[in-house]
Amino acid sequence: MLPPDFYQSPTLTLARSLIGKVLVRAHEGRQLKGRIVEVEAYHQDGDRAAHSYSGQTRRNAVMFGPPGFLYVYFIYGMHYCMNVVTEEDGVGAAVLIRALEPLEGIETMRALRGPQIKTRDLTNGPAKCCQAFAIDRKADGWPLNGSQLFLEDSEPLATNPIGTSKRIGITKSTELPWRFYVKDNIFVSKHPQAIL
DNA sequence: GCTACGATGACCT
DNA sequence: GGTCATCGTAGCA
Repeated sequence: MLPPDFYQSPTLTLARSLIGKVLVRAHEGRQLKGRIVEVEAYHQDGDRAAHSYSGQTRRNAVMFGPPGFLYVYFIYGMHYCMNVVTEEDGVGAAVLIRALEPLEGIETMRALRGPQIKTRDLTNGPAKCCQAFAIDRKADGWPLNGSQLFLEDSEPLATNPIGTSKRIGITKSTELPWRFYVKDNIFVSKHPQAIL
């Protein structure tokens, strides 16, 4: 199966539309907020880097469920990463949240990440986002419009257009231009060659 | 049952 | 630039 069309796939459209949205986490009586500034798309069709590429398992089951839910997985023996499920029931696809711009609850994020962590290092990476937002295995399957986690409507990006590049940290299907980020935003995790 | 490895991050030079 | 901590998962026997 070939990868889906770049401009018509719901997953790729949603990946781009998530850029600039504000993620809100209610944690122990406080609100944590961060603007999404970097994401990557993963899809069962033609994307050998996707966890869903080889079919449904217990770990990736949420990816194959309905859209609008959180898929959280454990990686490298110590980190969690969070994704937004993007396609209809039965299709395994999701968007990885790779970086956030901290907006509110920064001291709580620092308490979760480490007291000496600089603000710009709190959430500039997928596992950092999970740690700063207190997201772990328990959040696998959470709705994205629930009481503990939701997306807030936000102003469209005034300046800073969206950049596109290859994805980071994978060894398969590396050619797919499925990473999206806010150009010139200091909270973006890394800066590979821009494509568009 | 066994084993290789990964959608990472922290720390070092 | 490089090293490595650490373990769940998937694939295979």
